[in-house]
Amino acid sequence: MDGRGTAGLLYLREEEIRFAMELLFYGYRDFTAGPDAILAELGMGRAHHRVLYFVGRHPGITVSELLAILRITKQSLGRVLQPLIAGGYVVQSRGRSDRRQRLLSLTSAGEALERRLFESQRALLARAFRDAGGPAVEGFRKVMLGLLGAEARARVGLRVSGAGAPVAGKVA
Amino acid sequence: MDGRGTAGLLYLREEEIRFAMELLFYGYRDFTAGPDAILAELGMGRAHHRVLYFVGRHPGITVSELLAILRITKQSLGRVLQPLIAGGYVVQSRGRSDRRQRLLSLTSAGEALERRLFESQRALLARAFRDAGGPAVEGFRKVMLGLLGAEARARVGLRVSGAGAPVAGKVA
DNA sequence: CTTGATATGTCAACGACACTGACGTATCCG
DNA sequence: CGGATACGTCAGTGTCGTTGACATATCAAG
Repeated sequence: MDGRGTAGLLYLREEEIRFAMELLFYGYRDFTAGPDAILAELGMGRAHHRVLYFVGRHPGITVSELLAILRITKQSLGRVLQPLIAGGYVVQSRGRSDRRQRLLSLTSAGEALERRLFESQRALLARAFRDAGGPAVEGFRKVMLGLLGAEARARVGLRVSGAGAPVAGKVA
Repeated sequence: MDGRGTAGLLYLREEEIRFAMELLFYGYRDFTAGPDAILAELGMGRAHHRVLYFVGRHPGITVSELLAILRITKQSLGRVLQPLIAGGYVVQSRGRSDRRQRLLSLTSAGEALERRLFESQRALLARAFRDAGGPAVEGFRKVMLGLLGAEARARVGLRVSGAGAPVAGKVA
C-alpha cells in the first residue's frame, strides 16, 4: 500500500506529523478568513462569530452552558455578548423552570448574520469535501475526532449519528 | 473540474457541514492545548511556538519569508522574536549573498524547546492517526489540503513531493 | 558615487480577546 | 432564613495582532 514498503501499517514518520501540523495551521487560518472579513466590516471579530454560531446551534442555551462550550470566562463572554444583544442579534429570556437563567437565542437579524457567515465557510468546506470525495471526508472526520479531548468529543458526539462509526477511542 | 450543482456522490447536508466546523473548532483548540501549557510556564505564547516551529523547519530563513508564512507584521514578529533571541533560542546571522538579511536559526536550546513542543503534539496526532487508520489519514490530508488557499497550498506542497512520503501522491 | 529600492529594526498608539479578582443581585433550594 | 447558584459588572492585566512613522544598513543601478 505504502509506496515505500517499509513498515507494515502506518509508519508515523516525523515528516508526516509535521505535514499534518501545517495542514492544521494553514487550514484553520484559511477556513476562518471568510467570516473574519465579513465580521470586520461590522466591527466584530471571531469571538462574536463563535457566540452567534453556538447560540444559533442551541437556541435557548444558558450562559453557563455557552461558557462551558467556549471555555472562556463570563467576563470575556460579556464583552462580546453585550454588543450582540445591543445590536439586536441575540435576545435573552428568563428560564421558565429557573428564573435565574438567561436563555439565549438569535433574533432574525442574528440568524441572518449567522447564515451569512455560515455560507461563507460552507462554500469552502463543501468544495473541499467534493474534491476529496466521500471516503476522504469520512477519514477526515475520524482523524479530527481523534484530536478532540473527552469533553469536546462528548459534545460533538451527541450529533454524530449520520457520520458513521465513532472512533474507537480510549478517553483517558 | 468544477462539476457544479450535482449532489450525486456527496450529499452535503447542512448538518454535515456544521459537524465538520465543530470538529475544526474543537480539534484546533485541543490540538494546541499541550504546547500552550508548556509555553505558559516559560512566559511564552502561541506566537513564540509558531516562530520556533517555522524557524526550526526552515533553518536560515529570512525575516521576510517568515513574515510571509505567518502573515503578521514585522512589528508583531519583533515583539516575539526579540525575547526568543534574548533567551538564547534563536540566533541571527547575516546573509552571505545579501548582508541586509538576518537569517534565523534555532540554537540547541531552541531545538530542544521546539522538540518538546513538537512531541506534545506528535503524541496526540500519532494516536489519532493510529486510531483512524491509514486510509482515514489519507482522507484527512485530502480534505485539509482543500481548505488551504493557493498560497498555503503551494507552501506545503513544496514538501509533499520531497518528503518521499508514502502519501498516495497526487493532491486533489 | 549618488540614488532609489529593499531588508530589517523600532517607537508609539491602538484594538481584540483572553485572564484574575472582587463585588452585587436575583433566584433557588433545603 | 441562609447558603448555593446563575448572572452581571467594574477594574486591572497580558498576549498578540494592527497602522503609521521613522532610522539604518545594504544592494543595485545609472
